[in-house]
Amino acid sequence: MRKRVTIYEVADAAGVSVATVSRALNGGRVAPLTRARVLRTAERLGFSPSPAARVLATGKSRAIGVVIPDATGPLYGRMLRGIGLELAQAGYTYLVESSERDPARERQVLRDLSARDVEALILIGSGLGPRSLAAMQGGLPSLVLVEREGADLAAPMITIDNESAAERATRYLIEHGHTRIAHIAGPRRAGRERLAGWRRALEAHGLAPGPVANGGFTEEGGYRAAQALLARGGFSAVFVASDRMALGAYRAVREAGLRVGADVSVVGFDGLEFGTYLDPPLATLRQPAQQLGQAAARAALAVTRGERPENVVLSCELVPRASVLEYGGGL
Amino acid sequence: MRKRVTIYEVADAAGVSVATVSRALNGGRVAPLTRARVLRTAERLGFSPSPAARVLATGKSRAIGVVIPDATGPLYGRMLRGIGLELAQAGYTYLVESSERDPARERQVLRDLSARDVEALILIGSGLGPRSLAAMQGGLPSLVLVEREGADLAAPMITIDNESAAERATRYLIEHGHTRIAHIAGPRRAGRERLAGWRRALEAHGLAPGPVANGGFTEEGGYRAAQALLARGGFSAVFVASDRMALGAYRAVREAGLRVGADVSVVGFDGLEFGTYLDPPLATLRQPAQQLGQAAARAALAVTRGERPENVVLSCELVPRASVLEYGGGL
DNA sequence: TATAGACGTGTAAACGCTTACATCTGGATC
DNA sequence: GATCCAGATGTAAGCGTTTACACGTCTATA
Repeated sequence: MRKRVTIYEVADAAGVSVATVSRALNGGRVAPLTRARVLRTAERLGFSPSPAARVLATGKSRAIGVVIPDATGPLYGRMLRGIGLELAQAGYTYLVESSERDPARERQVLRDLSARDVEALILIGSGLGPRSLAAMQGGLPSLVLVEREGADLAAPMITIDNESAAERATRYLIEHGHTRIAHIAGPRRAGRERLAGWRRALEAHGLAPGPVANGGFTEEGGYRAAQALLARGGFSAVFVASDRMALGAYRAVREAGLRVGADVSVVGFDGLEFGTYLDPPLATLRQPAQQLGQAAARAALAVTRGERPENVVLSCELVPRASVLEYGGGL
Repeated sequence: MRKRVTIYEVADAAGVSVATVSRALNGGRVAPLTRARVLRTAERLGFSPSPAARVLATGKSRAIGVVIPDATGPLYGRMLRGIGLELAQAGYTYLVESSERDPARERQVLRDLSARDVEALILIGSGLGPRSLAAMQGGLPSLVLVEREGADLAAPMITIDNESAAERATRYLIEHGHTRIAHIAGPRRAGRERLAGWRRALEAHGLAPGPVANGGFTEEGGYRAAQALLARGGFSAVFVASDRMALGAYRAVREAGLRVGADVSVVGFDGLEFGTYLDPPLATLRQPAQQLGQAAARAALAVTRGERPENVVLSCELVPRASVLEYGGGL
């Protein structure tokens, strides 16, 4: 372990007191010449202040905790990048922990993180419900919620505009001549809002809602839901509430002897990479993952300053692809 | 900010001195009854020791720094999970930073991380070369290198057995009757070793090496390399040194009016998720990402204990898929 | 019965910063 | 020329732990 250069050695070498060194380093009032000399000395000695000592003295750890549901989720990497970039600018870092979608583990992770001197906690995606959170909240640092339920938690929420995005997706299908549009839905708030957007688009165009099936946001669920819908028929396009479910739907369509695009148009949600490689490539709504992260980080920083930041709602971008074709009178 | 319960309050409440509380908490010698009373009191008051104070007093931060090349890379999430799981068991956490494949930024990130009291640094994937690292090493905590060059750096290295894996991949093609096998190669150590494995497999079966083209580990590079190979011809199968390049190769094959599998068998490397969704699904060698992470974490922990851990070499698993078919006399 | 450990506990000094307060200097003001 | 005040610097008290050392108290041994 490399030996630490302390502020005392810098003070000695520069011929001033430690207080002056500290002030020179942190922008306190110091005579310009003294400051220059101190900085030069610090540089020469390779001084870098001990974060631990600083935390102890100031009570500010300059660290934010982040909880994600799943370390391998493709969107979380982008969110973390957004968080990291934004925090770095303010001289903050973050600690990530993954709940692996296990409530017990999430509780553990929350406790763990708050025992580690983080100034705020960013909670991403689904996990413990608002009630469990509220119960723990006393022992936790301030929260920032990203795409997560928690209306009455008095915590800033960063979300995407699921309803508008879903409406846009559905409108995209309508613009391609489809009038009978089914929906494969997902659970929780995100699922409900996407369903609402689908419905709103149809109403706005005077169309009757097509059949709906629930897919639980999993590939297998999407497969089953699509099978159920195909068995009933009565639609030429389907808006699927997640790309992962759309994957299952592709399989069901193929197994039914039909072709995605030509026979059934499909639009997904999330904008995951694999959609590009499907045959045909999957039209979808891209989540602004990195921006979500940035917004969350900004909110977290505001919270540490004692502010009460606004909620943020970001919108998704439509990615048109060949899984949606002009309605040709099939089905 | 929640008020801290300090060790003094616990000591008072339990009627002992702070030294005893500390010992009771950390497994020093304390009378069993006293220990029980202290623990109960601590629990009741919701005491949790200040990490900063602890770090300051002990000089151990219980944190490891991790540098990855790219926050959104699909393998890194898995590695981080492995690292996190392993470290958590030892009561450690980690700080991640991404270099975004920019040398200047990587230097910055290294400095930043080492200024943050990490006890060791795990460097994942390509980045600063051994010489630049060696130059900085004086100012850095001990390193652990994962899939990265750095022979003479006196740091434990965690790698995969690229050569054996590449040999396995090539053998897989040979087992399917292919005798003229091309290679799309990548740069750096990983690229060289995979090339060597390909060559070794061919030699072992008395086959002449087919044509080789370089793809730079990018999709576009893979595309170009495949185009070049197809222009020359003379092979019925190709071992591509990364899935990402294989993606480009697929495109080139398709544009040449051929079919992957039927006309040209392809096997990739890495085991990325999207390979499943290609048409046909891409046979590949799966990297043991999570295990790499675990091994790296174990090595890092050993290093903090002053040990000098062994290098670790992990092997990849062949994932057979339909991009490789029995040689049928085509091409 | 004296005595050497062994064991349990307490006292106080670090660890490396920040910062309130005190001190000193040198004009500016009357 | 005395008085103030502002600006620069120093002194020292925390921040919340760990831990070396000192100090009893017992029990086992001679």
